[in-house]
Amino acid sequence: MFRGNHPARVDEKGRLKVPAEFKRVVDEKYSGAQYYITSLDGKRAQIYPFEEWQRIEEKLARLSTFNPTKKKFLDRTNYYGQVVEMDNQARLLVPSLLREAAQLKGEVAVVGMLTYLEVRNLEAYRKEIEENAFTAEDEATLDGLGI
Amino acid sequence: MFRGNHPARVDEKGRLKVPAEFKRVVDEKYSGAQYYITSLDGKRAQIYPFEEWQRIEEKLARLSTFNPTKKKFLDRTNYYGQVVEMDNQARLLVPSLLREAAQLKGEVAVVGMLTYLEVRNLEAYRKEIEENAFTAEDEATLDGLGI
DNA sequence: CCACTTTCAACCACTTTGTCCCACATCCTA
DNA sequence: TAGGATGTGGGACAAAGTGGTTGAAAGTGG
Repeated sequence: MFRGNHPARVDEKGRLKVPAEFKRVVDEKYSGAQYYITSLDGKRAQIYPFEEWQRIEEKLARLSTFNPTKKKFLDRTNYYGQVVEMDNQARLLVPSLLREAAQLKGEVAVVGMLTYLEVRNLEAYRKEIEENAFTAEDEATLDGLGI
Repeated sequence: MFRGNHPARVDEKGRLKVPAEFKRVVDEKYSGAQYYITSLDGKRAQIYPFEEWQRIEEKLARLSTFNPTKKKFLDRTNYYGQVVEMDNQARLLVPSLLREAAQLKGEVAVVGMLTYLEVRNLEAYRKEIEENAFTAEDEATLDGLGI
């Protein structure tokens, strides 16, 4: 499982170094070196080990082609998405459309979301945390879920 | 399977360069170098490896000649449709009717839809994504479906 | 049915891009 | 402080992408 926040850099060529900690998880948990990198909101990249992405595809496949939410989801993930491979230095190429939309150059945060990773612009992430406090309402919701 | 978005260009002659990644999939998964290129909505081109298109044809053939949806479907796909071949540079000619209707010149997005490809005007696609954000409501819908 | 025109597919050659790999820098641990 | 692990940069070369020319075929009109 991917957990926590590890700073990393996206270099001039658009390559993201996957922090060693996450690399280790990948090596022991997933077979291939393939990833699906995409974004739903255009503000953060999502990196799925390919097997995890396929799991999502399978669930989607059960929905009708004409389900509007599915269409919207696919339109968006397809726009930013690409299958990528890791090089020997544990780097992977972030598609340029996504790099621009989510402002992923230089310092970024690579965040573990249990089954996938997220890559975010550090500044934007910090701001969101500051301006978007966890409310009593949110706590109540978690409480309701027994967490 | 075709996945993700690989930007490409349609040149002055109306030739679309199929991105290398998709070319690779075609080479290993499909026998012929033939494609059926068409469009249902006139806003985006669909490119089917010929074998995939035949699969659709067979399903259609089973329907009555008088099935109104079948007629409509064929009317539309026939309007834009053509069988095309790839040249040695992995390019294929987009029929001019379709090029004009879907504004396919210059920068386009070639998008993998698993069994076929879609070609869209990049600018129009970008706008659609930007103006059509994924809402909390949409997320709730997916959540409800267990995705 | 022939001759002229136009179109288009195939090929060639050049340019650009991206991938892979090497080597160095930095950090952390022992 | 030494040595391994992690992270960074950049260059070389192969792959991908582009544009243009030519010859054959299809289309058109007389």
